[in-house]
Amino acid sequence: MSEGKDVQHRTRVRDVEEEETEVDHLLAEPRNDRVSVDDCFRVDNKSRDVDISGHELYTCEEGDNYEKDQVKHSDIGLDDKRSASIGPSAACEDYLLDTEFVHKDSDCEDFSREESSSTSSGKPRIRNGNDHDKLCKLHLVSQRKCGCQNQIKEKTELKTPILYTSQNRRKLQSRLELGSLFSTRDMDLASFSDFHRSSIEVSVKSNPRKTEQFLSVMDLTSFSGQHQSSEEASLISNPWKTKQFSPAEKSLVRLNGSEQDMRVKGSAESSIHKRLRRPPVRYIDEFSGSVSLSDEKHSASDMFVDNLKSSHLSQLDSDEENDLDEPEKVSLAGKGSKNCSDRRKHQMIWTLLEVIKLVDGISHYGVGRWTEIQRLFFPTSTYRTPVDLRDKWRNLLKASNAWIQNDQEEKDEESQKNGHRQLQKEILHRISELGRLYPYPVKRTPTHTPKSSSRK
DNA sequence: CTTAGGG
DNA sequence: CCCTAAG
Repeated sequence: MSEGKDVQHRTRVRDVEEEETEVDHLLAEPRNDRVSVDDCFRVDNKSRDVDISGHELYTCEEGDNYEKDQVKHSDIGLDDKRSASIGPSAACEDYLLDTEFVHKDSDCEDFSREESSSTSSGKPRIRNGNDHDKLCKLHLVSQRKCGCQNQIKEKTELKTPILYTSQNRRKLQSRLELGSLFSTRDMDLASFSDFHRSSIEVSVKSNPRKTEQFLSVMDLTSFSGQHQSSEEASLISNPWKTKQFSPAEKSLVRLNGSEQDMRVKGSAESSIHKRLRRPPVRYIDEFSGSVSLSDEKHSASDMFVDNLKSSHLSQLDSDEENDLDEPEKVSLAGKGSKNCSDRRKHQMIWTLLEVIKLVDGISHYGVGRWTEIQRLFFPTSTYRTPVDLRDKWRNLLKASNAWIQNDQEEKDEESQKNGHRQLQKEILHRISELGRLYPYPVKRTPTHTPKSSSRK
């Protein structure tokens, strides 16, 4: 039975993929194609946030060069050219910064440059002109003997990606000790799970302070599907558990909370869950009640977890879609839950991406042509009928008006504290603008200005 | 069938 | 989200 379910999931997932590719050009969503595993490591330095349109808002203390360009994207507006890509270079650099012994002009610089120019096939390169001193220094830090021959050897080895095998273990370790730990893209990610044990050891040696954080990050993100621990399952079903974790993944949680998708390109799976938005209460109830982290897949919650996993697996290849729309794959209406009123039976959460799609559609077609919008922007989704779109738009308008009337910032903080999802200014303004243009009670009276579009 | 409007 | 009436 699990087979049939699986098939079903796949088809649904495929649908979604199809949809995503179809609306590819229309989406006003960030395409962080290049976000890789490495990014999860860099987060702990910067507190990164993402507004609704997916723009990264950095609040970094140190003036980092590479972030300037990305910050700019927040100013562009809602154009579709927002490939605010974050390169692994950042991660590398951060780590190196943390590990005290590397300076800005070290090997990492090459990484970043390389990354910015090439998409995924960028092979890390170490600058040849590395002076001996630096390497010696590295060796010193990593408590290794400084043998010059070894260094040269390592230097050459660093140029080529190393697949993790038992034979290569030593190479990798030495690389790690050289501070290139976080350029994990060098190695086959499928072998990373095995690898990370040793890497942890190594990093303990090289920098105990940092390792604490690193370990917790690793706990959160087991990179191999074989290593899908029960913990991860629980994380997926109830991501808020992460809040109990230690400082390192606070930022990670924040990242997820901002619906930022981390994707490992080319690797089979990255099991970093995306959406941290708190599901409606009744879902939480369901999950907390029945999730036993066992193999049983009878309850709706288990189905949910399973769905998430499979969706993660198969979605990793498509480089589109930053914000996974779980509700598009999961029918959460399994149980006739609680004392919920009869309607809202099949309520599925509108994701950020969907909202953006909707807004795009409206700005494209105008209000009222819901069918068209649905056809163009929600092609393969069986749910999200034109009526749903209209309803959602109605709600959005209401909400945006309310939000704009009240103080934005205040609300923002408040709702973030409460864990509510907050539509950020950009889309908010867009909504209100459209609302002004097409007031919801469609009053297309040319003679009189619509009253409902009361100025804020 | 699509949309508007109310619940 | 559901239901219904109106075009």
